[in-house]
Amino acid sequence: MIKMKEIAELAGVSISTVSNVLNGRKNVGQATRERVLQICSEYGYHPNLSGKKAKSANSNTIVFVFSDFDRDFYLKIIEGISDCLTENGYDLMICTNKSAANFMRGSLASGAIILDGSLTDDFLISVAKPDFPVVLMDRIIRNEQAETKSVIVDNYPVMCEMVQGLVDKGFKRFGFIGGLDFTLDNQERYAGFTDTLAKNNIEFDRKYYFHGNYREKSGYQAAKIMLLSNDLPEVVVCANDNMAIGAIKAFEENKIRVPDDISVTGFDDSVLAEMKGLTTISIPRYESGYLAAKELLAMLEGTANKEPFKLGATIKWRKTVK
Amino acid sequence: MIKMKEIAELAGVSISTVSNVLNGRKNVGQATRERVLQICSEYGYHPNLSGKKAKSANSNTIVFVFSDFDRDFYLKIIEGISDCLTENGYDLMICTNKSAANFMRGSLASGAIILDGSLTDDFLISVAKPDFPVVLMDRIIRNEQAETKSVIVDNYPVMCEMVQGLVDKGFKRFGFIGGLDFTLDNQERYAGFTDTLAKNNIEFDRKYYFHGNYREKSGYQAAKIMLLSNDLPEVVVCANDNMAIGAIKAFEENKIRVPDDISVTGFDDSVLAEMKGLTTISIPRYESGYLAAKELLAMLEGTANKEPFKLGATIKWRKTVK
DNA sequence: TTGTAAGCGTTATCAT
DNA sequence: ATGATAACGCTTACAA
Repeated sequence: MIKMKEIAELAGVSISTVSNVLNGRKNVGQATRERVLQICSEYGYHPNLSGKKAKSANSNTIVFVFSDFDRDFYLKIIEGISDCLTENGYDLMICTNKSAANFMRGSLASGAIILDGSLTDDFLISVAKPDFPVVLMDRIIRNEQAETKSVIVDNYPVMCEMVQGLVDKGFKRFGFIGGLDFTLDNQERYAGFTDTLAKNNIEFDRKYYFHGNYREKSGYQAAKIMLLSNDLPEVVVCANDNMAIGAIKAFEENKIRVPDDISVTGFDDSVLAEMKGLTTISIPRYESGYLAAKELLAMLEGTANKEPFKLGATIKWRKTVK
Repeated sequence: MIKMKEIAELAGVSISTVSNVLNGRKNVGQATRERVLQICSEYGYHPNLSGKKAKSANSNTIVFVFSDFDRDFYLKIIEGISDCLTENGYDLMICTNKSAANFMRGSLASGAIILDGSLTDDFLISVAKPDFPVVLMDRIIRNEQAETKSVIVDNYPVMCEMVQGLVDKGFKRFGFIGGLDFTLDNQERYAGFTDTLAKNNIEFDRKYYFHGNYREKSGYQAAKIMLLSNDLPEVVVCANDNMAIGAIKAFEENKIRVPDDISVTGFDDSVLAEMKGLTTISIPRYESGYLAAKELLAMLEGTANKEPFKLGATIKWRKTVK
């Protein structure tokens, strides 16, 4: 690893001249500039980022934290983030929750985008400062001190719309398989569900609420439990696709046909949902990543409000609903 | 961001004492140690990694580079890498090809794992030095100077085994949809295919080789072309699942039933393959990531040979083969 | 246009 | 047991 000092010696100039050349400052003679550049490429010089950052806290790198390896749409989100950052001259560095604290606190990056439930609110509040803004995806932290901004799916209205659609189709007996109770997503989705039923004077007995954890298996198990009772609902609304797919599997194993005997809906529009023909709600993943990055850059420039940004979603009616 | 200097002042000790406490050195009095630790947690001190690295080039972080956002098995590989590194006290930092040069050359990391076709051999050779070893996944670079090690799927024997299986089932007229010609994977898979046919005295007319690029669409198009001729093969062996799925789609659109009229096989065992009941070859993803990380750590310790590490794969006979 | 020197937040050596 | 002090590789006033 050749360093600036050696380049300077080879070029017969001072270290600061090399630095000036490399940073494109104009106070360098044409001849010197070319000579330095020539030597740099000849010897394969590349700046040591640690040295750089040690001095000018301005790192131009953003960290993205995730950790649930089961959600296949991470890649699309990352692609959106990556594109936006690249367009703006920033580097993206991705890590899992395990290294998050190190990278977020070590001043290697200038901001972070979080799509992870395992980092605590307290931790996030402690790192999200004006000089290290944080964008939260699918999550909201209400704290005046913390420099956070949320980018979330606007679950409520689209869930209302879908449930209203189901009501209009004539469904009366509903079941609901929920995700993790404490997540914002689940709360809003469930609220849209119950509110719409209430509005239509359809009673929802809480015994038809089944607790899941967003994984396929939990949907499968919820459906298994449902099957034990003698009165299945006419339609099961699930808080995400994975659970819907699990539920369908359980029904089919028990000779309950979807949608003939029971209808099922999901949320997310994952690859599998499309494949299975699952009625669900489609979220703009790439766009959400792009937007999250854009908001973060705005925060870095001080031009951003802290109101949650709500992403619209759209219903995909497919064949799992009669 | 409070720094060591301020902690030192608050504790009424010198900066070096704080450093000693933080790095668990034993040359510090019990009372001092406790006082310093207390103040650190009280003021939320966290070391600045740039400062750290500026001094002691030993970073304990590994970078993983990928960039094809269409391959759904990245996450499993990352999980494997992440687990191995975490167990060994390393941090994982993931990036796409766009930032790869920065992170690999900036001395932020001590080694890299590459799963990306867009980084050139030349680039990789230029960074892979004894003090910055590189593990390549699904790719081999033969260069004595470069400190690289490959972790690859042992395509050949398993492909032979599968094709032999097909021959044993009585298939005689084969088609092959290849991936990108220059990739090692494609070359080995195709070699296993032709060699096995030759061994069984089955002639393979090169006109039944179709060029694809590993994407679903290219498989679809290859099948479309096949359909134009009047003699379809009895079985189409594809270099990966995506293309196999595309081909199946094309066949079904043209009322050619799989497997009744034509059999199809893939390679990878992706989520979709399982879903579609595609006969394919399963690669141990999590394990391959774990192993790649393990090999990298071994290189870092100087205990590793440079022979490619070959991962075994297994056939999954499913319903797309008659 | 170019160079000198101070400083970034750490670690490590060597006195004390 | 503790503290000066140099050093890491770079940037940036400021001086020449």
